[in-house]
Amino acid sequence: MPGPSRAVAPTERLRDQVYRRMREELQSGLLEPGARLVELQLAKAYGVSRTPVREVLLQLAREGLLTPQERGYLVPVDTQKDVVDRLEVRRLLDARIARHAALEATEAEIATLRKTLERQRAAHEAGRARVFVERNTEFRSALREACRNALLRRCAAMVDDVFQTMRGRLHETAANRELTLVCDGRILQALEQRDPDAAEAAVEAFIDALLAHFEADPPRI
Amino acid sequence: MPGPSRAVAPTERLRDQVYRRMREELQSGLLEPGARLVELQLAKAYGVSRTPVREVLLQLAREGLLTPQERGYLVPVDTQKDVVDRLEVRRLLDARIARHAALEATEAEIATLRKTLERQRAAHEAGRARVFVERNTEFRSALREACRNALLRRCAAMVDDVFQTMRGRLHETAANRELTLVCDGRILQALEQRDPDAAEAAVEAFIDALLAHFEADPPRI
DNA sequence: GCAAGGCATATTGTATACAGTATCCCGTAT
DNA sequence: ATACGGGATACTGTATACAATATGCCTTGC
Repeated sequence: MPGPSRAVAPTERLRDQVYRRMREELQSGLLEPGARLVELQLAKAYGVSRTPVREVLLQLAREGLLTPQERGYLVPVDTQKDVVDRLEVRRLLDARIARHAALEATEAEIATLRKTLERQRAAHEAGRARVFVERNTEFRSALREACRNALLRRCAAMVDDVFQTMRGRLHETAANRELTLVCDGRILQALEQRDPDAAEAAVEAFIDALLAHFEADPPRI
Repeated sequence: MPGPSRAVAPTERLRDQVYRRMREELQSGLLEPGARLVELQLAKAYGVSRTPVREVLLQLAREGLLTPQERGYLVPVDTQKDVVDRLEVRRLLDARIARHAALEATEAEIATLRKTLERQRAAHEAGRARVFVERNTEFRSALREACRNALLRRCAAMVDDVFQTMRGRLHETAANRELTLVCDGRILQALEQRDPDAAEAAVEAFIDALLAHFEADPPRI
């Protein structure tokens, strides 16, 4: 009886490896905003041919994580307005996602969210900012999965992606991690109570808090 | 003094030509839902090598216009739920776009919208369904351009893309064209009056009408 | 010294070659 | 007849070769 899927990946595609690595490097700032990306340089750096690199660049540009140029791509430089614009879209989409999740999540999905939130809390209390961000990303991903509208999920995922770099910087400070944790707790609570209005409100309150934070203390861009 | 951009494209990239052509064929139904897409077949059909085809397939899959498989891609088959889900997202995003446009559109942009709407009307009165859809797409694109939130624009564009096939079928009947025309008129009117609430309401009313239409008369999928 | 033109170079776009792997069909054995 | 095995085939993933083009530097002329 063959399993529903192979136990181990039959060597992950180079394209996917490069994709993950570039995502990480974009997020960590190793690829600096404003930097110009050249296919052959990246290919040599990653030890692969231009082909997978090229496909990844195309994809990242399509996702808004790179800025396409006449010739090649740039790592985008975010303006203050970009930040606020993203928060506006997140407020719109994530609130709806939360509403769906409150109505549609299975008990198993809620249990997973609970567990992920617990891990987030553990990372926070251990002061491990990097791990916290990872767990938070997992939480958000799990929340999306609990929504049954595929297109909404895709849009929210796209927005989440472009937000990822910022998320790293935001959670460097313990106070911001605390804020995220409390808000995620409220969202989860709303799901547990199957209260869509509360879920939506929790997300909106969270984003509003972030907006207030950014206005009070504009991040160095 | 060199112009801001070259007058003519220095031979459009094959990738872009293939992209446009596949978009058209997906929209027109020439590439039938459920069909399996094979790189070499498409390459031969378009008279190019696998390279540009491959890149286009990757891109279309990323945009949700193709369904990625273990091996290759499928033209997606829409379910009734897909249709309703899309309308939900459009209701959310387009309403916000319209709000922005009411507040942020330049007079020139509003003038363009007026002109495009007039062309739409002309196509409708001439009974040219295909042209109507084209003009309608232009109208919607112009409306998005009047919004200054780049991420919101991108999300809305993505949703619009996956809606495109349906748009063709929807506007085959004169009654539906009439509905679209009236609603677009209301949206434009709201922009002219710089009334964001009215703009938002106009979009929502339009989508609600579409939803009611679909529930009364589920399209053959 | 500065401008214009041309050549070397860097970089992308496209085609093709090659390798690995899943898939399908057919033959054979029970 | 059916199930199993094996080999041909079809297709994708990756590398590389080749062509076209923009870019920048250097030279030369004024």
